[in-house]
Amino acid sequence: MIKVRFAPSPTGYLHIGGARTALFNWMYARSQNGIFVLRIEDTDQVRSKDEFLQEILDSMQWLGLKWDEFYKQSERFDIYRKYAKQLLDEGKAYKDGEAVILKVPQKQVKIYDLIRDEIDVDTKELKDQVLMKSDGSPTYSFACVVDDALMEISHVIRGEDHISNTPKQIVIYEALGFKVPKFAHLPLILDDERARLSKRAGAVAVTDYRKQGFLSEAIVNYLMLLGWSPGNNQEVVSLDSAVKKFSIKKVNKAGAAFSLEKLKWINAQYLKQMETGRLMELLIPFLKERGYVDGNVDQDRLAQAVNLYKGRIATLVDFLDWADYLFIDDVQIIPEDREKYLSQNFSREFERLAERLNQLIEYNMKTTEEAFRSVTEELGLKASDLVHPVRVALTGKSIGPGLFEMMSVLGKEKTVRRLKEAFTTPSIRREE
RNA sequence: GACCCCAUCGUCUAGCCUGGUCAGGACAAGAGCUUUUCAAGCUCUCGGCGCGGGUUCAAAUCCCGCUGGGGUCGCCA
Repeated sequence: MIKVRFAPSPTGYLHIGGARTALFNWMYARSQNGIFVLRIEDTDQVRSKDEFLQEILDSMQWLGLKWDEFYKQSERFDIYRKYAKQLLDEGKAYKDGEAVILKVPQKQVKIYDLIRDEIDVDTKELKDQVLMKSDGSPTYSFACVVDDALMEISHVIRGEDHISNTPKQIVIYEALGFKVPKFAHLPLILDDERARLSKRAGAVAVTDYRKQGFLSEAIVNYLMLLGWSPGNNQEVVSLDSAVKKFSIKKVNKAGAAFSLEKLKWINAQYLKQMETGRLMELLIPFLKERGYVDGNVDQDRLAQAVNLYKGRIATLVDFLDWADYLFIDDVQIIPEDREKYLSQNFSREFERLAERLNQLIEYNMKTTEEAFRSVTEELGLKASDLVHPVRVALTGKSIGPGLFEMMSVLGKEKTVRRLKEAFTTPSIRREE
């Protein structure tokens, strides 16, 4: 029976590297019909915080990585104490004050690693290992080994940074008479400078990406591509189909640099394919937080707005930024765009267009375009002469979807008002 | 520094195990198309097997060395 575990320490938020480790463990378990254990390594009572634990559980769930078994090391101190005593009684460990220290025998140890094959290490490089600290709590390696053995973990899948403490742990397994599991050390996720990903490189917590409007599917998809490939030149892959193809042996050995650009691209792919209704649900909390909508959301209008931008946003937050003009009363015009498109006074043309639009009985994409074209023709202008200034006046931006689609979603009343007010003092704020 | 791991376009990777198909794809970049804008879409282009030795008829692929990068050296996890 295959059994794996993800063992985060609640001393910080779940970060992107941890999430990838969890994901590979989870995929391996699912692909082998095995069991996925979540074990909280909270032996450091000072640094462990409940807030972080909650956040880790929340992020795991958000990512869709459900666990089959759950443990907390802080509830298992008696067990570690028992095994420490056993080693003491057997003379394999000794005391230094209150601490219990393992005598490390000199020998060659072999790590069997699914990704890197065999790794040989001479334990003469190792000092005797502290198992129980003076304060009565177990060290990481000791608790880890005892738990992995007792929980019958068959494969320890973790970051490459753990390779060097694997020999120490093997020595502990052997002292305890436990079966040594197989290992798989994943390549590390690196930053732009090819150093270990750290806070300095920007967002590193899963929560941060969530707040920035990334989808869990996209994050999971991107993370699985770091060090592994589903083959057939596929990149946008669902977790389900990835599980079917997953092989731990096909995981790369070299570290992989994290690319925010590519994550954004994948996120955009998911956003494009997403059903409008679901996208609306995801967007509503963001819209509320920014005060763009209140309790009762106009579903039809929101659906129109979402469809307008669905194909061109990379994150949920992008939607708020691009479509803000649909939700607020006063458009904020980007200064450079005002300079470029509204420095010429179009008040006469805008007024005429506003009047024409205001007379429309049916106000939609088609009728606004007809009205627009007839006005420009009467004025002896090309449509494009007025398209850009109007777009800026209505949305505050020089780029966006088709003008008439936007006018239609914006609605007659706001469109007309913004056209009429475009050349009046922008500092005057109005009540709706 | 010691020990360990690693090495294909700028980045993520396929190919390596079981040597022989112009080293394939994606992101980014550049060019063009579309056009009412582009941050969307489509098309094209640019760009890589770190170096040196072997083995072989033949090496990205196997072996050795070098160089380079990373990780670990806590009573943190």
